[in-house]
Amino acid sequence: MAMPAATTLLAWTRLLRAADLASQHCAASLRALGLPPPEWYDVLLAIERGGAQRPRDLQIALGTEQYALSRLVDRMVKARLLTRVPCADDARGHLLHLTIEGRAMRAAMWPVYAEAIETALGARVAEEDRTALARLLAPLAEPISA
Amino acid sequence: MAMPAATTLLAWTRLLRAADLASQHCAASLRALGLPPPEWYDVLLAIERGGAQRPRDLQIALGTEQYALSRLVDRMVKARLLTRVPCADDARGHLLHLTIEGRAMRAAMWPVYAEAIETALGARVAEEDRTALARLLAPLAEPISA
DNA sequence: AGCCTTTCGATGCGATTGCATGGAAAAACC
DNA sequence: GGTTTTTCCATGCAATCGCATCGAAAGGCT
Repeated sequence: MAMPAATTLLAWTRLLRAADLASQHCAASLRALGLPPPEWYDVLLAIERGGAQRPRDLQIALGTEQYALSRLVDRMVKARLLTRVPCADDARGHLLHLTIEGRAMRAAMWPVYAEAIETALGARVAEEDRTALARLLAPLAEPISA
Repeated sequence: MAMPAATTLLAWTRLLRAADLASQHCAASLRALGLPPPEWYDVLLAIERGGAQRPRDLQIALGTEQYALSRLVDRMVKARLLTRVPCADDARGHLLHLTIEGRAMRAAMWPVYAEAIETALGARVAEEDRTALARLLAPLAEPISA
């Protein structure tokens, strides 16, 4: 295998490092206030926006592994943020609904989450650079070998 | 807390998704051939390039948590890729040396690692876009709140 | 209908992570 | 030189992850 181009290696290392720093910062911000980790927010938001959904749909939307989501939901149900409701037209699955507390938790997390995003990304890259960044990252945010 | 700008949110989600897909792909490629995960490669490369180093130096260079590196080194020593050599001028620490097998392992991993990088990034973004991407990511790859 | 394949979701188990802490040597301070 | 603070690295413990696999229901096919 030939060496990837220098620009590829540079972009690779910075991409991974940047994402790691960003997500670490976000997780740390939430944790510092005793709030759940970012994945919880993503689940809560997806359901609040899209309505009750099946685990499979969330799994695809969020890009998580099947077993990871299954257990994440377990924890969130245990925390009373979500409920599993048997699915009428498919006895294998169920619909995930937000509870009142789930809705409240999402609202409580948002300011912290938003602040973290702003600190980690918004405040560090100019508006037009963020636009360019989003455009350049678009193909990479699609499943590989598609 | 105000809502971050739309461009910030878009860049945020794509950044995290892109990095996740890329690192997953890389880890999966190595695993499929029975090779160790990417972090092992990074450690092996850092030592091969920089010579024997102390855990602390690697920790900074690689951006890992202290305990994570400590245990990673444990595993690599157990796998006979690294040796811990007492440090002459500082009895607290030690120097990490590559073994012959460590050197061989890095060489064995490289083609697979390189191929994965190329597939996940090189082949999906044009040369000039990779350059732009690396430039835009530069500030984000620096520790936050610096 | 009866069988085969696919999809949905959960889970056992071993490996890894993250937090907090511990212990020991070095550095700084007085 | 003795004391306090800081740095370096390891580790106990609980939580989480990742892989593989399983059970059950759907869907397809003949």
